Amino acid sequence: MKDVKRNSSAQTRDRLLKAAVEVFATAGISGATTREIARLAEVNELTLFRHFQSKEQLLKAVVRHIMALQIEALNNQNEWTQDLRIDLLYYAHLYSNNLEQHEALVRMFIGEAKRHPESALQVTQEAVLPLREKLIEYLRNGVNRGTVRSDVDLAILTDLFTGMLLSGMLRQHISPILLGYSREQYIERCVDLFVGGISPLVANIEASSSAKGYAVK
Amino acid sequence: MKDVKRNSSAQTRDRLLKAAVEVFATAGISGATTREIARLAEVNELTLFRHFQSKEQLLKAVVRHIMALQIEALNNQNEWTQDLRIDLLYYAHLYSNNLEQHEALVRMFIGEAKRHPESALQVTQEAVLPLREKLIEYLRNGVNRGTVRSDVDLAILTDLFTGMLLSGMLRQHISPILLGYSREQYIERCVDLFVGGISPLVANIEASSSAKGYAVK
DNA sequence: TACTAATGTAAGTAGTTACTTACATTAGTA
DNA sequence: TACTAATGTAAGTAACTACTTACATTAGTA
Repeated sequence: MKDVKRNSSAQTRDRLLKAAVEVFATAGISGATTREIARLAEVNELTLFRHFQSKEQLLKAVVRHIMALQIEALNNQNEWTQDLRIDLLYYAHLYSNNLEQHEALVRMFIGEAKRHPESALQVTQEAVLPLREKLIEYLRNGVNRGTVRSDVDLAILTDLFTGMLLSGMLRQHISPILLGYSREQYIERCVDLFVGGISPLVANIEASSSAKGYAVK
Repeated sequence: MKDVKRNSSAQTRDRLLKAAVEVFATAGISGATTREIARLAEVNELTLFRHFQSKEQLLKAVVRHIMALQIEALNNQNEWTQDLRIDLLYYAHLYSNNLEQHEALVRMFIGEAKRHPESALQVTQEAVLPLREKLIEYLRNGVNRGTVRSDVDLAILTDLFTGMLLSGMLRQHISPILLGYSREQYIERCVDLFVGGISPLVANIEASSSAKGYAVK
């Protein structure tokens, strides 16, 4: 059959995609060149155009590719302990690590979201919203169980939470000395603030003041 | 004297800077062309190179230029009412409006911060850190007056707060329908969460439960 | 052995880019 | 009037860009 040849074709396609991710991430969309991508993939530039008809289509394929990886990573996900602080801390680390791992790409998409709205929409719908839905669901569960306030919009809350983590990552190019704290401290304080802000107030006092010794003035 | 001529020179320089801001913001750094900038400034491309020796130097001048404007806007700033919620809501609106006004530039700098570290550092030191210091100072004052918890790092808190606002702006290219809330709701919930998380707990109960009717389970 | 799918080589096209050189024009100034 | 600073015009350079055409090579397959 032609399986072996098809397989080799798929391999070069994969190498091209991997290289494209790298180049797009480090050079930006308009800065990335097909020459450089082909060079990095160790294939002829012509082969690039035979696999993807144009740079634009290559970009689309790249987005699909990393989204597929992302979704895969999403699916072997965590079980919750139902302890709000522990669960959110775990989620925060998972989320932050994910962001840092794809920092260059995240930066690129933020920078070019307005210039490439289709790609941005693709990323949003395939990566941002599904992950968001998971956290919303968890919080909704918390509302039912009485560990989360019932008077707040869970979508906003989720976005506030992940927003703190995202901007934390974006700020990391600034030296910790200039910032005055470490990455770990930031994440912990983020969870603290969030838990403190969404817990029903009575439970809040009990949990926080006993467990973490908050000063009650 | 030559003042008139110098003045005209300064005017074209200014037109070039304004045009450059526009083009850099909409096309990105590598996407921006000297041709387009000159065209938009309605001067000859050669004039651009006579004022700024290269595209790189033009970019530096652009950064300095917008930072100067930013700092100016910073200086005619607000008086605080010393009511935490009111003050922070005011600050949040001010900050968000500022971000939205310069959305394209903010996106560009986030996207290219790693590729142009000097420019990024310049932006950080001249725009981000000074504004941050103002809020830290306010919160420190709150700690002394007993309206803000004393056991939390104010630098982290400030960055968490502005981080929520920044990411809120970045998410605005997603339609409000997809998100499920409005810009205004987001800002208000942001302040709510923050105030709830940083207030001393007793004061928190009094203020929030009476003023906003939070359900206490 | 004859065929075929995937890749490579080489050369080139047409457009764009940052930046330059040589010379002309305009408008204030001494 | 003679001078000068700022800008303009025109033409061009050298490098790079996405993308193409025509032909050759390799390695599995029937």
